[in-house]
Amino acid sequence: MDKPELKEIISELYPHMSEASLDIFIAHANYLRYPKGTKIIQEGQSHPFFYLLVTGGVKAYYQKDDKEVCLWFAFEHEMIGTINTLEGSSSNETIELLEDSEFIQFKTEDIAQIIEKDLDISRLIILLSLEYAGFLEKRLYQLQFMTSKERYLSLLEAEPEVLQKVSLTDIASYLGVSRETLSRIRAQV
Amino acid sequence: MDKPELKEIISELYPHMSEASLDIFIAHANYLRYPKGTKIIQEGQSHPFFYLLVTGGVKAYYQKDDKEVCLWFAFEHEMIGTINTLEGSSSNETIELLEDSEFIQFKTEDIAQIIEKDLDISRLIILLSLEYAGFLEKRLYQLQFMTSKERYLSLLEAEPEVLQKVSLTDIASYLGVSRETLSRIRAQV
DNA sequence: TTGCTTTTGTGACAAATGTCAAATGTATTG
DNA sequence: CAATACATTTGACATTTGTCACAAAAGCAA
Repeated sequence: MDKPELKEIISELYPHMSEASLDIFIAHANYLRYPKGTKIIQEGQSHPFFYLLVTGGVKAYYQKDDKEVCLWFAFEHEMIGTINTLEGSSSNETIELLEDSEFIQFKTEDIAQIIEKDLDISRLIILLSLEYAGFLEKRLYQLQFMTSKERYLSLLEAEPEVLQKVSLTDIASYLGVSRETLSRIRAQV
Repeated sequence: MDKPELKEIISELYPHMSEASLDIFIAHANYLRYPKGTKIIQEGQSHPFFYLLVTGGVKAYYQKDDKEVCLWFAFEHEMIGTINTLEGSSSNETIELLEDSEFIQFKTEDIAQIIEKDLDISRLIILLSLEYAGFLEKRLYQLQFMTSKERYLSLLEAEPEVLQKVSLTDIASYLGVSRETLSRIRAQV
């Protein structure tokens, strides 16, 4: 993947950015490619990077004993990372590739310095943070308010492609129910 | 409440801000005071403001039929608002005063313009967004991962003062259980 | 294909939680 | 203080969900 192509992807995702800001941003980017199963961020590790997922897919989860609880999934052209890594402390989630994937990696520290100087990029970071907070608010609402069946139907309607790309085991933990319960919900529908 | 006092509160909360940025910020602030029970943001309304809660307390909740589900509580010297109002669209939560409270109100639009010009304030907004996202991540983790008893104990340990300030009915909905279940959990402890 | 592993689905039962109704406790107001 | 409203607790029972065990289906490598 060469830099012009990367520029296109980013400016498509965030159209308000100026050419100059895009250039600054891209100057700090690295292209990476990893196979399915790779863990790009490990629970408990400090990891001062965040990523633009170019192709492929990932899942983020907490681990406890031998169980995983999925927090989110991401696919082509999504920005990923964890709040904690943005703040510099260690992550409490693991991010693992669902399939072979390509990334653009940014060093958090570089970006922090850029924020100091470039308003355009500040706006992008604000946009991303608010987008992420909006996503979390929605998830929280679903977990507190909806029954497990409603949550499943809601996922099915809002992001049917996720059902094709992610195992039911992972989706069950994402929805906050056991595999078996999800299986029974699906049998009803 | 006069402006010098407000300046102190903000600079205590966000020590990195320069005098100049504080002044800009405060120039756009309004002092308000409302009685217990007032709803400063109503579900479904567009509400282009956010607030610094100076004294008192509030709860934020979704409403469905005749039930409320609490999302968060806030008290003295906390910043409050909703993502949706920051983005300009209508809110889907209600914010109601738990007691007589004093606020500093900021107009979202003003602040959006300030962000364009003042990097210091951009950083503050980024800080606030990340802080809020961190809070939501923690809540999500608790709801997906912990039993209701663990969630109650976690609240008791992390924010025991909330138990004094908020009704058990509201705390139950915040924890995602019925009043009765919370009552039984408390009987065990 | 065969054999092996992983994923998904089902049944039976136990545990947790919700719901409804009633009792008790606590504030508030005249 | 009494009277009333509101908040909390408790009991009985229905419903949901989790857990364990195992069966069926799908994916994968030799």
